[in-house]
Amino acid sequence: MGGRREEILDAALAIADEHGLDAVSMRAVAERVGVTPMALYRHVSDKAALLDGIVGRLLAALLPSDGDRGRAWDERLNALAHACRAITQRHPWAAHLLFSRPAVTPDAVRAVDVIYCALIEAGIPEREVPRLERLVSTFVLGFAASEAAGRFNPGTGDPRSRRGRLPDGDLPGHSRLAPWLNLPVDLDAEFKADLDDVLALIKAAARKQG
Amino acid sequence: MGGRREEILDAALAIADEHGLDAVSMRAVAERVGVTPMALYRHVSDKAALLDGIVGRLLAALLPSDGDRGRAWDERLNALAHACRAITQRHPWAAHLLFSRPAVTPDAVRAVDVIYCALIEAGIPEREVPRLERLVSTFVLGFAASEAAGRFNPGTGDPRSRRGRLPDGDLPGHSRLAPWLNLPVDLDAEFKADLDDVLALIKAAARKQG
DNA sequence: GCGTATACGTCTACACTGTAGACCCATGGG
DNA sequence: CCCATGGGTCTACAGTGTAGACGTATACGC
Repeated sequence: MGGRREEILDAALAIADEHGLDAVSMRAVAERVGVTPMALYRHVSDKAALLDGIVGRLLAALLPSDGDRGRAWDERLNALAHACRAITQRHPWAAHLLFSRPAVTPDAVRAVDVIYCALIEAGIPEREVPRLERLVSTFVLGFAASEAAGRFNPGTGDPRSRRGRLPDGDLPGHSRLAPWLNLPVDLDAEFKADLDDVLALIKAAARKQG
Repeated sequence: MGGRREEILDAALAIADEHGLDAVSMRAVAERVGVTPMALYRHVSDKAALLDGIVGRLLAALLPSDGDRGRAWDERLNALAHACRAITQRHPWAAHLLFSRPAVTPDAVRAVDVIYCALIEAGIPEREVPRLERLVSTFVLGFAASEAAGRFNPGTGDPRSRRGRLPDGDLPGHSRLAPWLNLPVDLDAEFKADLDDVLALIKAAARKQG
């Protein structure tokens, strides 16, 4: 009955969603499961392992794009990217975990494979496929992490992130763009536009040496 | 005499370089400065503020590309990107800090401005400049963070990151690319190639609506 | 000169963290 | 019957960030 492990991961995930990642302590998880903190260690070797477990959960949710098998390669990449962002929107605390944890669970490898196949189908020379896979996954994860951490919304969230109003004389770019700055950004549209650009990049790479 | 604050940041940075970010505790920093833990709070409001302070230090090191003022826009972007990666190579623990901390110190804003100016000079329509700035900074930071966290070198570092050798039947992409996988990646060359592709993306965006 | 305010430092204490180690008990198999 | 094994509990330890009270030395107004 390994169901206890799943129950633990459920609890950890719920706590993270409700009170943030910092609130995920062994004691908190244990209390939620209705058990003593030390009991967790019978099912999870470490706290690190516990965190690995929950990123595993999230990665599993990334895959089930099973209906997409017939679609074109660029649509499949788009779907995967949007799935990834959907996850980090639902679980903002998870973004930086996806980055730091090497995350070589079977599901993660499967996700990478989806990208590999798409790139091959796009006509990328095989030698270049791994590099471009890293490029697009880096961008998608980076976007997701930036959004989750509030890097795209300076001024929102942390109060210390109010721009220090330094003399605009030092900032030719900012003063030139003043009309467009400070108006709200539509991150949905931006992510879509960025993905379009990245897909165009891929197509260009395929043309260069196909 | 605000020199004490700098001394504290120096100590914190040294500890992080020598023993990793987790070793940066208030007590450790205090001991290195030769003072009681609580004395730090006279110069630094929080541990969070202390971390903000050291990312400020790193960002300051990002800027002094003062000799590049005459160069072409793409060379300036390249220089900035390489400077960023150089920092996270020297201080791998800092990569994810650069991501998560909104980091709206004056120096950070100045760095953004450098990118703004380069994009304007590249002929990007002003409306699109902020988006593309976020795109390139996201990619550069993402690459740096991935490299620092070992995401690009599965198998190295954490022992748990040995791929789970799951049946290759499920992984058409991997088995197709087998010859190219598992041979060492030259991340210097990869970063250069990626930047070339991103710059090409920018040039394409400039052409589309210049 | 004196008195006082302010900057800096120390000490103690508190609530928390992850987790090692010993102990306990119920279940199931020889 | 006995014992091993899986799961749970309790205690304890070293370490974390930091609030609050206390001390002291320097600088400044009178």
